[in-house]
Amino acid sequence: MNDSELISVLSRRGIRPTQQRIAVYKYLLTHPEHPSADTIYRALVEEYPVFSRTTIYNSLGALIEAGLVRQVNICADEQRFDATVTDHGHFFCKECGKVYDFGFDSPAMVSRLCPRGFIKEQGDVFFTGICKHCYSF
Amino acid sequence: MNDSELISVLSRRGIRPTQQRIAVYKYLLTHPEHPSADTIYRALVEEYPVFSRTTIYNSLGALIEAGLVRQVNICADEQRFDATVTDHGHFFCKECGKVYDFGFDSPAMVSRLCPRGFIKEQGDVFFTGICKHCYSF
DNA sequence: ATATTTGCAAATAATTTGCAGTCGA
DNA sequence: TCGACTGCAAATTATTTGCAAATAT
Repeated sequence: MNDSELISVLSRRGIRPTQQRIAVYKYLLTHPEHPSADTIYRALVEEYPVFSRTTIYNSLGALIEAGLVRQVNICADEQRFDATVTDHGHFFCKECGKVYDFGFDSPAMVSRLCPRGFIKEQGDVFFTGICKHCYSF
Repeated sequence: MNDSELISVLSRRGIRPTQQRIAVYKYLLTHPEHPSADTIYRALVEEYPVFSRTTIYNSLGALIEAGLVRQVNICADEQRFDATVTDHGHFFCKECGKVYDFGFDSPAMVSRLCPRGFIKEQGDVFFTGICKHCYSF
């Protein structure tokens, strides 16, 4: 996605396409490893020396409100963010600390877990354990 | 579960059954609504005037290590705790803020979602939305 | 033009840490 | 007794807030 496409995406969602929001959204799109607010901040100050932490939080808030970004409660100590908003699972490896995304063979399976009468808006499946690569050792 | 049963449960798990740990564990067992560390603290200082927040965190840590308590990433701003350690789902209602527990029709279903080659230790299914009761209005 | 957004510094809130005193086996 | 546990106060860390200056439509 190039910048003008990003601008129109944000506009269509009803939020002003400021440089900062575009930068944050672009960073999330190109870094699917679920960065924290601080990770995004550190990466973006490099590129745009004037960039504050407040703005990262503001931008993430706006993007979440617009439905373009998801907040994932993966870590106990900090929030992680994800530009993939369709239902998918997360696997957190205790060994290497990485967060892996995985799809579902049948997406309906997850919805079927939701109790009757409850209106599901967002569904998360989250595993903790040892990942494929760390287990090999 | 009475106190002497609790003492033997903690002992068998290899942690010292101190009064504070027993009180915290008992509180979690009798309050399945996933209290936060602060909620537990406020409830327990009433009963045992000398009880510090540090001890809540220490006790929770020990209980988690012993496999008797689970930490649930339900809220963005604080950790919640749960004495049910078997796999089960959580539903967070945006309207009333309550967290509902629910079982799975077939527990194997959740494990089947875990990607091949990854060793699952803990599995969480978490839904956000509107609960049965709030939806009625 | 003007309402929204940014960015700084200070505030808040959850959790952790250092350490002296206490408790449990 | 002795090492593990508690509790206080201070430290740390993620996130939020107030407000003046900058920016987008």
